[in-house]
Amino acid sequence: MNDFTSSVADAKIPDATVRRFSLYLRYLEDFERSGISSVASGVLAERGGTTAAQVRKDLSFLGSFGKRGLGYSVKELTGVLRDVLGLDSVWRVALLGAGRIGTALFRYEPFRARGFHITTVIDNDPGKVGTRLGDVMIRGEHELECALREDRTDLVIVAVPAPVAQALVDRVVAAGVRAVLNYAPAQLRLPDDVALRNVSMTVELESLSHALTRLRRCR
Amino acid sequence: MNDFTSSVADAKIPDATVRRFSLYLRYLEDFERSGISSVASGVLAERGGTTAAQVRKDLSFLGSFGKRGLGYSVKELTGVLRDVLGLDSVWRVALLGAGRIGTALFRYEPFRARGFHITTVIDNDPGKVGTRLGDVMIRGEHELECALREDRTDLVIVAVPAPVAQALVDRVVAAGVRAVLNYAPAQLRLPDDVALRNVSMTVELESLSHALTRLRRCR
DNA sequence: CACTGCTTGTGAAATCGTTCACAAGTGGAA
DNA sequence: TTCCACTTGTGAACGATTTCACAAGCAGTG
Repeated sequence: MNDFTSSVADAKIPDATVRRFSLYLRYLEDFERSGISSVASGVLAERGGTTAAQVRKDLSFLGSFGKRGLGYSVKELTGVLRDVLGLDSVWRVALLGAGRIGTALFRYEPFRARGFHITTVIDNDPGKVGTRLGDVMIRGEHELECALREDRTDLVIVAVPAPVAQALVDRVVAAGVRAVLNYAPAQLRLPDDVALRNVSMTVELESLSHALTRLRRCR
Repeated sequence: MNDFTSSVADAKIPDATVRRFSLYLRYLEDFERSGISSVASGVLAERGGTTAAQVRKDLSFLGSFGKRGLGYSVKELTGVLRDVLGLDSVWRVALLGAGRIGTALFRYEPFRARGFHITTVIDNDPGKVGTRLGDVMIRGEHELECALREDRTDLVIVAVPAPVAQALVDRVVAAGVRAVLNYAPAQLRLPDDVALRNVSMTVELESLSHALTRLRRCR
């Protein structure tokens, strides 16, 4: 762990920790903008809704470069987190589905700001194919493989209806893409060496609804 | 646990389990449509990407009403899950922010189908106030409390820029709302008796980016 | 230097969630 | 009835994550 050769840890980092890294980074960027140069675990914890011990444990996966008595250098920590999250590369993203969700995702600026460039948009509606979404031409489903290769796509965002999703993703994987962000309400099956994250619009809402119901019943 | 008085468990159910309930319910509704009347844990597991033991353990939080040798009644299980997830009530939802994300969420049909009715839309852009989003009139920020009360809002979806979010949510909580679904990239502070779920568009993407980086470095 | 106040890094303990393994229940067939 | 194939429900083992507790390190002061 006390690896001084490079900034990035090689060991497996728990998923929960990686997700918190995203949050920490957000706060650190705020701090950087405010001109704060150093930050203690307790401060980050308060901002992120966890505990100081949690923050320190998380950061310890990256090596130990905090200064005892002082905290962490905002600048250094920002750099390390960007590095470990892979935010220094530009990732080439293909968006499958230019419906409501797809369009909203396409227009969501923070993606681009973080280095995720949507260079391909695919939709199977003939009325949409050939039109533009922002600066990207919408291409038909049959051009999928071709488009992925041409644009050297790293990552695919799935925003098509559930029934179509699996078939499309199979083709995407066959074309060599190794990361999928799935917004379709379907459980996708993929090989182990492909990274998958599911985002379900309804799951969070329903978990809230469950919490509300419990609150109601208690009083 | 072996509570035969009613269908709903009173004990605290792990959050991870509740989220899986949403998924199980989705699959069960598929099965129901296909006319399948009974389902074994293994089948649900395969569909949902977990294990049979996990499914049974999850469902055991709701009591035990599977039939050994047969599995679970699709109809009964659907009912129990809908009940525990609170999907039999209609929830009155207010949407804060009618920007890109807000609009996409408003138009997302599965919400309505699940009993989440967006009855209030608030935005502080004077150009939007007074116009309609679907069948709902967009109201100004100053009308917030008034609107929440009039519409007897149960739940609020926050889709405003991060800097505004906390102040708005404070008012929402003061007005008596007990559940918040937050799409703003900000960590909200709320009292303990208010349920909060954060959805971050970038966190999942960044966790994928991390995974991709790791994959890259390994070969 | 010694002392003080503050903060990290980290083993160890505690907590939480998942998987295992198997007794017990079910329906159907003989 | 007995046997068989199947499946649930659940204690116990396991594994992962979070929290605790504290030694060790740093900067500033006298």
